[in-house]
Amino acid sequence: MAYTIGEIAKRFNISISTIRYYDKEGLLPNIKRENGIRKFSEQDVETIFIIECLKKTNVELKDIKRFITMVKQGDSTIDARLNFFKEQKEKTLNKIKELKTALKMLEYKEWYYTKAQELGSAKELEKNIDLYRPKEMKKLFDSAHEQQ
Amino acid sequence: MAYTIGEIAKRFNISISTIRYYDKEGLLPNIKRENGIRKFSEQDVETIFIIECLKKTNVELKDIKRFITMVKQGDSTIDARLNFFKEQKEKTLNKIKELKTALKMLEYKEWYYTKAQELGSAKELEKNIDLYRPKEMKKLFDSAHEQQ
DNA sequence: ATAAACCCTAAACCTAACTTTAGGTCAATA
DNA sequence: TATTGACCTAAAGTTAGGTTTAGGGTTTAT
Repeated sequence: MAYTIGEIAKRFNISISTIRYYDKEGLLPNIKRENGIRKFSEQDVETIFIIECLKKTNVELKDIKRFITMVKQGDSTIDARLNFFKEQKEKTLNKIKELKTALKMLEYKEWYYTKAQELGSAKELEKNIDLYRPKEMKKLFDSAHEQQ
Repeated sequence: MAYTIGEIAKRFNISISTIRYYDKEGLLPNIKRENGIRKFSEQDVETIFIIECLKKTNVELKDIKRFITMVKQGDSTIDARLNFFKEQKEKTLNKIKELKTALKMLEYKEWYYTKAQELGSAKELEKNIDLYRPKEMKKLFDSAHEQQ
């Protein structure tokens, strides 16, 4: 089972040129060639899967490369790889927390503009905000502003 | 109560040049000046707070600017602003889901390298992965791979 | 009165992560 | 046989979101 670059691009919904760029940057070592044409193995597919996962958690390509390089180096880097993932997990948990805080503001704004729409005026709403705003919306507003 | 650019920079933990850049890009309209020096009002602080929130949810500056411009245009844009926040809320919920999926992979890798560390070898672990891997880790691995 | 600590602008520079361009190979189809 | 469609490379171009540089103006402490 060997895949072409076009098949991989479709499967992961990334462009062919992006895959070639990753290859050039050293994120995809070991890729076999037949007459100069890349043939991706199941192992390569798993590597790309991990790259995509890490990209979603905002890891920079140079850090992804650092990890890929460690894999090639073998067992001497197991500790460092474990730390890499522990760190990445912490960062991701923090990012989720951050997004949940931002979400509070978005939900508040949704309430705000729904009410403004009802009244036909944002100024009118602003003028008597305490009159129109239920307690739980005041709380939402305040908690969105709490964290710095 | 008017703040200087330096005070704002400290409060939001962003650089002075970034604030000037936002101003230049039109994200901070209405800022008063005294002898050419910017004086930030409470309203300006709230605008910067919203910009920071939106940045955390990965909104591009040009879209933040679109919103800021709508605020200036007044009540005729209330519907559009409501839609903007509804959309942003959906995107943020999706991003949280995406991060939670990525987290499964990170947690799996943490288990994986902890075990590899124990055995002193990743190859050894790989060779008999089913022997070493508890059911719930197999599940975690599979569910991380499910979504595309 | 001079140096430190603020503030200002315009314009050049930088980095990450791609994308586009220009030119070429090879295999299959009309 | 010629054209279509996949693949290839090297190198230049692009975009977002800043940062740095160079030059200059106040105010305040020593």
